Amino acid sequence: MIAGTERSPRKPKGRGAERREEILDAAQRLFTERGVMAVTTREIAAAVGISQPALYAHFHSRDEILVDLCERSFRALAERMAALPLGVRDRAGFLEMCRVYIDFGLEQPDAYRVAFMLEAKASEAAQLEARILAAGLDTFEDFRARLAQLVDAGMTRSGDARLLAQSLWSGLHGLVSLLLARREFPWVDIETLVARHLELLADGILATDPVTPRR
Amino acid sequence: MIAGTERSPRKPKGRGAERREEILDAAQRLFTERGVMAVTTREIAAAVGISQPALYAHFHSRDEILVDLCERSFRALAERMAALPLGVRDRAGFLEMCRVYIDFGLEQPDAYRVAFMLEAKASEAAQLEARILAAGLDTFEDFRARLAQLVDAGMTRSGDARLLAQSLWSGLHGLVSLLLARREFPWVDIETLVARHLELLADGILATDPVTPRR
DNA sequence: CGGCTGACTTATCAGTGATAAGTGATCAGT
DNA sequence: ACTGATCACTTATCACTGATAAGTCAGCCG
Repeated sequence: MIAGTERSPRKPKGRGAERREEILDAAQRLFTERGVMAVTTREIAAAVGISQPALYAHFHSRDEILVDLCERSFRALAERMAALPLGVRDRAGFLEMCRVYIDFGLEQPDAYRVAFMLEAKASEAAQLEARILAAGLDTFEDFRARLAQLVDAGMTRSGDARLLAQSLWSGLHGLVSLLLARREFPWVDIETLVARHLELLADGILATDPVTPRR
Repeated sequence: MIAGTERSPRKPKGRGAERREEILDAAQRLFTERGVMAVTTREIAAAVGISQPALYAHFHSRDEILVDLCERSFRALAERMAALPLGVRDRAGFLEMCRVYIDFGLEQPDAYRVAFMLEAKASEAAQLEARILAAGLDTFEDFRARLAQLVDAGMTRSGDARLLAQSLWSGLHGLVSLLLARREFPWVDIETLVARHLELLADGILATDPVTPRR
């Protein structure tokens, strides 16, 4: 498979930390194409143009690549959330925040799967899982803070922003993860389902709010 | 089940189809103890007391064991649902149905994980995934039928039972799967979270219903 | 008896994630 | 300019995985 003749023209594409990013890019692309479980370290290495053991100079294990991608995904979601205006305290703002979450999951299914639907393999899972948890906590905190604004504005049925955030997160995650995991399920029109689901969550979380009437 | 009680020092513990059930039992127990991904076919075989290749006389692949367990899990959930009274058309009945789902997931996390959070490995995934889908469809249909009763009684905000069922299922699955996948997350008190989440879903799905006032 | 069947065995496969040991380019220090 | 250390990389190899092939042996039927 290896043509020895073209050994020399190998050009050091990325040195040091750049190579790490290269590997992560290739891994994410392969995971997207063929599924997280189906991609081997040899394939990832080949995609980058290096040998398989070379991966272990940059990552301690295959799972660590996954965890890094997980953190990446959470960061991407957090950035999308951060792009939202902060002070919105009406139903429309609530729906928009939810929509960002759902869209992120549906548009980047592989990233979402890696972030939320990853099963730790074993062994040193403790340490890696802790990193996943920490990454998720940051994103969740942003989420909670935004809900707290609605709570402070007296717009919610419950006064516990943490409780509300966890419940809402569950509601959003449920839809995204089911849509991703059971793509072949006879779903109703997805746009309709998403819209109605968000209305459901809004109805369940927000108090009746004549200021922002439902259309 | 009707296992040959003759425990001769040698092999014939279970004959024919009984051996298949034995394998499934052992697999489920091991998956529970150490996680689905961490258990090997050799361990399963050892737990049953046969050699590893002997498994392949009963199952075409390791994944097929998983799919069988998946169908089993769906059947267990369906049985729990079937144990509920059929004609209930109030908020309490709605909550009870949801509670059955949540309790099933939390009490049998391994079964739930196998049923809903399984990632197909590759290759002939198509055929196996189809079986998973079919098993899930049956259970979903029961779910939908019960919601349809509430729709017929005019108790719901939307008239589309299928849409409501998919949305509600998402809401329930989201909570269960997150609780299972992120056990170390700083959840609020779980009983409180579950109770409030169900109220949220009820508020979002059921129309205001003076007959069954919220406490 | 002799042959058949089927659940089982041992032996073995290719492929996996991971480790060990060695190669060669780069570069600071003398 | 010569070191010698460092670093990213290589090849060779590990233990182990899921899966297959071929042979073994009990029990049954003619």
